[in-house]
Amino acid sequence: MAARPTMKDVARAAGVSLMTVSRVVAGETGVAPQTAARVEEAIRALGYQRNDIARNLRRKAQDSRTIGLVVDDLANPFFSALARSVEDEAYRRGFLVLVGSTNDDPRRERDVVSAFSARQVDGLVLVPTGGNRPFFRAQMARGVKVVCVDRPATGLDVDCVAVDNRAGTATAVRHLLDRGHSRIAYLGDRQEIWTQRERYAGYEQAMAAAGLAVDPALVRHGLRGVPEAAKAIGELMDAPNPPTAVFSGNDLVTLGAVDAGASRRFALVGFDDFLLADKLDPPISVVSQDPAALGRTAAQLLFGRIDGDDAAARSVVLATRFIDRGSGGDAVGPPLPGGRAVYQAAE
Amino acid sequence: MAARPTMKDVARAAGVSLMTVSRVVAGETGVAPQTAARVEEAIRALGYQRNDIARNLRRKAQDSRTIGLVVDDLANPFFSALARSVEDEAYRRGFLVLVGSTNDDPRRERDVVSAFSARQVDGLVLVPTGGNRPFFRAQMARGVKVVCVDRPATGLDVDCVAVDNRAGTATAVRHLLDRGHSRIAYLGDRQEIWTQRERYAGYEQAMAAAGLAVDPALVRHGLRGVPEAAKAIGELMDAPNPPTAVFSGNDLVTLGAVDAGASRRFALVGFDDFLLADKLDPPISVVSQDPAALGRTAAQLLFGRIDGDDAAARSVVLATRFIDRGSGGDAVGPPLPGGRAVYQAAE
DNA sequence: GTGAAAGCGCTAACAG
DNA sequence: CTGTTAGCGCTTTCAC
Repeated sequence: MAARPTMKDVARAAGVSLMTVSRVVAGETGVAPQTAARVEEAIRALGYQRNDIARNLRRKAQDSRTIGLVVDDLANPFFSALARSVEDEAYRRGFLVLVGSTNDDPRRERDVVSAFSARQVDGLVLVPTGGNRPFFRAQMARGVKVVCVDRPATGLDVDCVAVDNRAGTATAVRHLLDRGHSRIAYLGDRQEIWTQRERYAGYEQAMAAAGLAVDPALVRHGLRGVPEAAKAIGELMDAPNPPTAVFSGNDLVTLGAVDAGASRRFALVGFDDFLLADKLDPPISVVSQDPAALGRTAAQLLFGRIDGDDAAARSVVLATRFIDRGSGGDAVGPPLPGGRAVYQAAE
Repeated sequence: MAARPTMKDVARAAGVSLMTVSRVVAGETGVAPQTAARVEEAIRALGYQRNDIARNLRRKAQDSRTIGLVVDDLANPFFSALARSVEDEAYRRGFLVLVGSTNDDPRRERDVVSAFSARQVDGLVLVPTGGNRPFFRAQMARGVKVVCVDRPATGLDVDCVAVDNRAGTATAVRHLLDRGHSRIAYLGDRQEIWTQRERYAGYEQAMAAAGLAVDPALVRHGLRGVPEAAKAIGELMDAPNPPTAVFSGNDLVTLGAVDAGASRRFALVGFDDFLLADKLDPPISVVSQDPAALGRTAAQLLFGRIDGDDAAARSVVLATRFIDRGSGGDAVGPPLPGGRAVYQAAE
């Protein structure tokens, strides 16, 4: 309840001028040890703590030493791992991190970024929704540095850190093709999300390279969350001519497929690794990426920009890794060695 | 690169006084529509955005509309789910959230909270490490509201939201006892963490109630992370007189046990539910708590305090739920119905 | 070494 | 309806 004491209060208590207190608090040299001691004493007695907000208002280098981190959903393990590594990089440099989730809603994204910007953030690590391009351009014109991560903001001239979603997906689909599958379903999240478009493109590309047409009946976009994905898989599998294999476009969709797979059998490969994927029966093969590395790299780029790096926008592509755990199944033939009950094609 | 335009710039551009711009920006009534329009136009032309930091410095209600959220590890799904719900509550009220992870290190906790406080946060949602009590008392004296979540800060007179760890654990251990186990191991994280002490107390209590002595050889504390936990389990099981059942004190330890369980058989019940626990073989029984509810409740309490609620400190205890999925095994007897390979006692 | 004055960008409290 | 003055808590600049 007590009002926070100010430098003025400390100055009065120590019997010196406000300016002397400022110097002591800022750790400047040129204050007599005795005076400094008196000031320190008053600071302790009053419980004074510097107001960094007022400080930054007046300082020449008008930086707030705060960055904003805007992700789709902080509760999603992928984004929280990314967030943690951004936070670590910021902590190392004495920066603070404001966080916000967008839920992939451009309106909320705008709200959040507006508020961050009004708080004078020095920069933004952004997992962009589809919209708000002109708005971001305006922010950048005002001096806010922006780095995109996970997805680029097309049409915005900023640094971006992401993985090669297309190639990663093509590899995974090729893995299914190599095991004899030809009716391969694609299930993904909303196509408005760049990663989802890229992954679908990778799927199309791998199918085309194998001389196979994509059957539109086997493609489902717009799956938000596990239950929706599970339901979609169920419908696909219950339809007349079901797929023998499924490629899932993100971790949540994969989990939905695992859910649906308990009562049905099909080969499954998904984008994004997840905890316990190796402990399932069968263990799930995935295209894995490293969210912590994405966050770390994005933060490093951002701090470089804040420190004055004004080279042309960079695009960093991190590697994906295909992890074959066996759930790719075989379209025809006996169960996998080891006798495990694989999500295996029925025909 | 361009300096951010200020109200002064807008005033000049619109040919009005600074005060008129202030009124328009604040959305106050009592400005002639024509004048307002001229100002709006200037704002648009210059890309002006209000500096909320300068604003808060002068406003009567000296609130920054920012709270700090301090957790053990933002990358941990438990804390990230909690964080998301805190953020949602803040967003609804137009508050911003600064985040920081402590890694359970009091020094980092202090660093982070200091920096938050210097930024004039109105309040703190805190998953406290063991230390820094006097420091927090000083913060509160300065008017920073504090609410603890997941763990209380003993000796600090603040609101706290947590679950009944002791009772939840006792229930789980009783479940193992009921199924005939008597050599039940306890594996947990560092005892400096309140939840871990409580859970161990629940274990002791349930054992004592069953008239069983705790065998110190079956107790391991201080397990940080999955690999350490897996290693500890391995050692326990390879020792002369191994346990037939394991209680694990948090999600990471449970995952370590699952890892170790692939090559060994023992009953297992853990604190904290986790994704895919129901999809493992056997499905893992757990004491579950709701991190989102913890975060939401803590945030609501905090905003109540910020809004002036000065009632005595409240302690909210949320329910845990024991979810029996079968991994409790039977100390003696046939595999569980359904023929699943249960982590079952060997003897 | 120390202090007085000015001002960062904004709003409160008054005038007109 | 609009403008002037003062000042939030601090740092800059320039005196002494």
